[in-house]
Amino acid sequence: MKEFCCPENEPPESDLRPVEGPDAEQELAALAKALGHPARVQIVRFLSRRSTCVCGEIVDQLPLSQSTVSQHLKVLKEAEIVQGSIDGPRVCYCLNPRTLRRLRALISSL
Amino acid sequence: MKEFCCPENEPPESDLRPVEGPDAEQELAALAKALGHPARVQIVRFLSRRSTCVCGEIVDQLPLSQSTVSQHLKVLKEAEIVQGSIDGPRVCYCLNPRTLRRLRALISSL
DNA sequence: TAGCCTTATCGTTAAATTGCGATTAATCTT
DNA sequence: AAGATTAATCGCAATTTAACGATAAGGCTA
Repeated sequence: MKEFCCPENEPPESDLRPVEGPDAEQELAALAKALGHPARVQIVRFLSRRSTCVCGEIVDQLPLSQSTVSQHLKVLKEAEIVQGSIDGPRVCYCLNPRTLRRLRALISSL
Repeated sequence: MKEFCCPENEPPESDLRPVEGPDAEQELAALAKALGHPARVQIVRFLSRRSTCVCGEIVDQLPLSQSTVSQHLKVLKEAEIVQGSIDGPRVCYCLNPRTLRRLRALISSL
């Protein structure tokens, strides 16, 4: 199982962006919107449980068609909540810890 | 300015609900969806800055019509992120600290 | 190379969301 | 009681989202 897409053991670099102001509000709205669907929360939780690359198995976890899951993954990727890297014919997905830290910071400041 | 709708100085009661599992995922998705719009994040931030009841002024803060803002407030109320109480002809809004704590807990566990 | 496996994309349909003006409802003021 | 003020609701149009099957694209494997 390749893990090159999972920066799990890197030390967290500091994030100097402000947690308030128009940009931060826009950012929080976009992240929340991406998480605002049960299937996408389930995907994130599944990746969180594994804490490693996951290739393929995501479709099996959800009562949705492959194309629908792919769409949800696209939404999460565009929000940079999830990152995927190609591994032969498969794609490995994992969480983007930087974005999750950012999300926690934005939510905490509410 | 009445403040009976703002339980700001109450000690936080403990929340024993689990942060994982299907119910928690549903809950997080619903909360995230409610926050998944820039106008609604702006409303929450505005209420957060004030940390007290705000009667009416919310419409003035946003470049949206009164009816649209009222709709967004309804979404936030249904998600229990915001609570409103009637004060004569006005309605006082404030954040629901219990829900915000819950949201932070759910996000933190991702 | 020919098929097989995995994932993304396309096209479509149904449903939900967003935004507004107009209206209603409730309360206050005079 | 009459009018003014505030906020919710209604009705509508435009846009976006969600879901699916079908198809395409890319890389293995025999």
